[in-house]
Amino acid sequence: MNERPKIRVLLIDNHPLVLDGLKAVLETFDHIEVAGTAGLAQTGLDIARQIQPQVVLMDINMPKLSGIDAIELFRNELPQTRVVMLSMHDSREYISSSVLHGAAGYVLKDVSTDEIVAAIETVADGGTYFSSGVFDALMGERVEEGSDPLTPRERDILGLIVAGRSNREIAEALGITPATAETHRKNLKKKLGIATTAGLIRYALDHGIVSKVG
Amino acid sequence: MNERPKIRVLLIDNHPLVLDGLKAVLETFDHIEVAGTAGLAQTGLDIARQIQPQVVLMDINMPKLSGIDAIELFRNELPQTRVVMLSMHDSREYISSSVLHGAAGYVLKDVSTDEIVAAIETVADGGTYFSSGVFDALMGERVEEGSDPLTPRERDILGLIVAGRSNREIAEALGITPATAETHRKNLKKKLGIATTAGLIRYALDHGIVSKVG
DNA sequence: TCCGGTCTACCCACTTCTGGGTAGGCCCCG
DNA sequence: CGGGGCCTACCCAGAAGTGGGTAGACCGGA
Repeated sequence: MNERPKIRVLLIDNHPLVLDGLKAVLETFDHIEVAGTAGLAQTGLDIARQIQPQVVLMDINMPKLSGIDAIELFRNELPQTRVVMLSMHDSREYISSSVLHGAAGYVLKDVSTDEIVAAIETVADGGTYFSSGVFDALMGERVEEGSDPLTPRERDILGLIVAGRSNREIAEALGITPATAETHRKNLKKKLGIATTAGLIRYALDHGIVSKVG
Repeated sequence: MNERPKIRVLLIDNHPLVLDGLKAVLETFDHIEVAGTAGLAQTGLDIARQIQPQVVLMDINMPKLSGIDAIELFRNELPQTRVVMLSMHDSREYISSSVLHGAAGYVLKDVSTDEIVAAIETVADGGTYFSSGVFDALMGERVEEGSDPLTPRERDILGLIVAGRSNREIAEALGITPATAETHRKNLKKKLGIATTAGLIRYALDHGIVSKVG
C-alpha cells in the first residue's frame, strides 16, 4: 500500500463535523493525505490553488457557491485536480448535473468509508467513481432527456418559490409582472418534468440551488 | 485529564460517514470511549441496553424512528443514560421538542469538535449542554408558545404534502374527504406558524418528518 | 442572416388553495 | 364525568396556481 506516494486530498464541506470526521477517517489510510479542508466552495478553491490537491472531495449542498457550480471553477483553474462530489441524495438531475459539469466521481454520504477511499483511489488514478445507485440513475437519465440545467433567471424564480413567495411576490421582487413569473414557473416544471410546486422545492433543496437557511 | 474513568459514549446516526468520523475524532480524546455505534435509533436502543453508555449522541433526523421519538424510549429504558441530540438545524420546534422529550443536550452539527466534546463532558457530569444559538431559540420559544409537536395524523398529511399531493389526493390516499385533508393542512400551518406550503415542505424536510428519498 | 434560446408578457378556463368559521364523535386523563 | 386533544367533515368567498396557448424583443452562434 505504501509503494506509491500519498494521494493529496482537499475536503470541502460546510459542516465542520463532517469535515473533521472525514479528515480523521481518511488519515488512518497511509496512502491518503488530507492536504487541506474548507467550509465553503470559494475558500476551497482558494486553498486548492495553493496546495494543488489531486482529488477534491466536495459536498454538493453548500451555501453561497453550490458544489455543482464550483466543479467548473475547479476544472477551469485546476485542470489536474479531479473532483468527487459528496451528496446525501441520489436524485437524477443532481447526479447528471455533476457529471455534465465535469465531476470525476459522485459518492453518496451514506456509503461506507471504504467506498469513499475507493473513490479517491480510483479518481486519483484517472478513473471515475460512482456509487452503485448513482450509476443506475445516470443511465435512466440519459435515455429520457438531455438534463437541461436551469437558466439564471429560472434559478432566481426557483429560489423565491422555495421561499414560499407567490407569483405576485416573485414578480415584485424581480421587477417583472406576475404573468412572467408564472411563465418561468411553468417552464421550470416542464423543463424538470416536475408537476408540483412541492416537487420544485424538493428539487431546489436537494440540488443546492438555494440554501436551506435562506 | 486521565484521573477519571473514560466516558462511555454511544453514537447514533444514519450516515456511516458521520458515524465513522465522529468515532475517529472522539477517540483522539483520552477520556472518551466510543462504546458503540448505530445507524438507526432502534438498533441504537438495542445496543445501549447491552453496553449501558453514559452518553448517547444521536442524530435527530433519521428514517423510521426519529431521534426525537427515541429520546423518550432511552429515558424510559435507560434512565441513567443521558441523550445529546445532534442536528443540522437550529429550528425552534425541533430544539424545544428535544428538550421537552428529555434531551440533556442539543448540539448543532456545524459546531467544532471541541464543542461536541464539551457537550459530552458536561452531560456526563449531570449537566445540560446547548449550542449557543440553541439557547436563544429556546428562550424565544418559551415565551411565545408551548411548541406543540405534530400529531401522527398531521405527520401523515405533511408527508403527503411534501410528496406534492393535492388535498384531494391526500384524501384519497388516507381514505378521508378532501375537506378533512384541508383542515389538517390548515391546522399544520397554524400550529407551526408557517403560512405557505413551501414553508411546510421545508419544515418537514428539515425536521425529518419525512425522508427525502420518499 | 437566420435559428435557437432566453426573458418578457398576455389570454383563457379550470382547479386548487386560503383562511375564516362550525361541529360531532372519540378517547384519555384528571 | 367533564375537559381537552384529536380526527373527522362541512360552509363560504376570495385568492392563487394550472396548463394550454401566443408573441415580441434581444442576443449569440452557425
